[in-house]
Amino acid sequence: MGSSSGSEPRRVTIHDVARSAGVSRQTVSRALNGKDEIEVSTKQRVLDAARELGYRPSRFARGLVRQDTTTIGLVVPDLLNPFFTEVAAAALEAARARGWHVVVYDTADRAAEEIGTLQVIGTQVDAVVGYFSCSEDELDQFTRGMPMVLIDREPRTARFSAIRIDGEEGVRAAVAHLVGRGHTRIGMLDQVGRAAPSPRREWFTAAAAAHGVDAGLVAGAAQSADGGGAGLRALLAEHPEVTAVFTFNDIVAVGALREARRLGRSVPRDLAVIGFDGLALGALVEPPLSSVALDTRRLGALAIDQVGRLLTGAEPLEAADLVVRAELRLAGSA
Amino acid sequence: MGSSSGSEPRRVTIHDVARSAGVSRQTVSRALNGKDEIEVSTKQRVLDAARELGYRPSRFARGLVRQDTTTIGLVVPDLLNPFFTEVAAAALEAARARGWHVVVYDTADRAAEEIGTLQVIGTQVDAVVGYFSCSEDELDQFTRGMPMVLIDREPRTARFSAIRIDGEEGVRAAVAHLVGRGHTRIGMLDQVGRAAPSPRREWFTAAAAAHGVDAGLVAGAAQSADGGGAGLRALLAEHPEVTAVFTFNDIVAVGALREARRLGRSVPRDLAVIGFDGLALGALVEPPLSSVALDTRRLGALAIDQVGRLLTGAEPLEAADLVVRAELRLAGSA
DNA sequence: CGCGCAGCCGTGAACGTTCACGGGAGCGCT
DNA sequence: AGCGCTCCCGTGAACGTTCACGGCTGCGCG
Repeated sequence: MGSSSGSEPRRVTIHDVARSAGVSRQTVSRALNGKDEIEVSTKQRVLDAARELGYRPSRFARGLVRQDTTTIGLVVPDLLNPFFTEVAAAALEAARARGWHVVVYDTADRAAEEIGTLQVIGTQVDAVVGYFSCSEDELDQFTRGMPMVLIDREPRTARFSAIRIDGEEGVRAAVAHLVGRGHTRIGMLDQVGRAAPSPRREWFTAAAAAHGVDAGLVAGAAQSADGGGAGLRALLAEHPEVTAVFTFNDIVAVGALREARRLGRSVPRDLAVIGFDGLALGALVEPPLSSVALDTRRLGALAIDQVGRLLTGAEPLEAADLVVRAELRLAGSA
Repeated sequence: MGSSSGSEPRRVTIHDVARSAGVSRQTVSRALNGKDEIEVSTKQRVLDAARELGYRPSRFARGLVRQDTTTIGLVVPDLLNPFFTEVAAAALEAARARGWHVVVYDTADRAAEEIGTLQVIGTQVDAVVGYFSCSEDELDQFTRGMPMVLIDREPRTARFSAIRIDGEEGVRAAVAHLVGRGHTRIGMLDQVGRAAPSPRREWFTAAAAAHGVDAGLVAGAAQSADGGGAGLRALLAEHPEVTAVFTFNDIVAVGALREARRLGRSVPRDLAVIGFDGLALGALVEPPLSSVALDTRRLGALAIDQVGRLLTGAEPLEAADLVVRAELRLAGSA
């Protein structure tokens, strides 16, 4: 019962078209791929036959014989986070410029999803670029010999290439700016749930130390606006003296901004806020968000460029060139 | 001259692994794919040999013989617009649940890119879902017989399936709400640059007429926050009496919100704003954005579901089921 | 002893396309 | 007439993998 109609309807192949048009496979191939060495009338006849039969070439058969289609996998923790969206958009654009295809995977910020993803991805793409939090061993195990470019992560081995995000100077400038405005109690909303302290935290700590202010006013925050709000609440509960806050990223900062408003704290008068990432979103909120800004466009393009070099066997970029530096961009919030 | 090392290093095939391990192709295949009918020690030997040689199976050869890997193409006008990002994320998730792969293409909101995209996509995916503005003829010409699901577009022929966005009721509720608050001069910021008036504009016109208010207070706006700002400025310049505005989408609304602030108009006291889409972004701005909200998650899932049915030959969903209804969600801005 | 069976492995074939090559028809020229 | 060239077109082979089948061993059992 039901509606599926009996035996599988065998795929329409190039043979069928050839037979229908009364020519050979090769002639069909010529017609379809726009080669010459074919008469116009013949070409038209083949094209008509192909349309008639609803023929579409098998990408597998084609890919098998010509090695020219490359597909790269892009893995992001959360597409709904605008930062990753910006990076993805940049990567997409860079890939399109090279005629490559990009399949996107969202790991929902869970390490388990990462290896699950790698498992299926491993056999479906020619190279991988993206964000990973799982161990290098796991990473290697499921990508065996595939070119890989990690973003915002320092690999221990030469097995992986990586794009480094360097915010040291930018964060120092941010802290300097806050200190210059008279702030001495500067808090931070750091990423929560990671084992090691984040590099951004370390940059903050170093910068605070350099300016002689306390670097211990830290609370954790989940990677979301709500997380930022909750984080700010927690931070202020524990350290009411805080007058300025640096956040792990802009999403968290925007949440903090909103929470400050709810708490009746005027920004930047009662509380200065500086985020990290420099998202376009920052210009939409009130007051506009100051941020240690990253060139996401360059980040995505760089990743694609490097993965391309690994793929084609060209000279890969040096680690020194694989860096995206963040710089302070001031707006109304600090 | 340069660094590329002479002749192409022939690909490592299953034969090489077989020879190296002293077994047959089939045994290698068994080992790699985790089938049984193979001795443990043999399996290990094969696995070692494979790793040793850096072997990775060809997805083309594999795909050719087993028909089980399906890839669908997702085409969006602008990944940086959070609305499309939300849809994309939902589609990605739905596809992953089925074990399908999704390659994403960004057409940069240009019709020329659309057919360029279709051209390359046509031979690389099994089905397409997405947003298109080009003609159905062009659409058909480059997708010839491929299952297609169009989003937010009413196809004239049965060649295409489509997900309809129905905001009629939601927009009517929005206008009703504004009228109930005493607004009689309600403007709209419509999409600009399209030939025909947008359905959202028509819903607005009908709703305004139903409530006996002028529906002619309309200005165009580009699809961005800046566009929304400029649009509001233009609208108020021409119709200073406007006290409320409905926008084509939330991005435009957020831009209008910002512009209102700059113009010294307090929202919602001096100017009420209601957007369309119901983005998460709306909750981040001040005041929070009222919006005729769409369930983007359902939208993406629905599209994938339908394309899956077309692909597998299952009973496709009726047009009546392929609808996402928008409903008014009130917040602070109106 | 012979038979059957389970466990392990190998051999052709097939998937659908493009590439390299070869061949026939038609035409112009010597 | 004969040669050569251009224009079309077709034939085997190859791409790298899995599937279907068949074969060989060794063991248990009647």
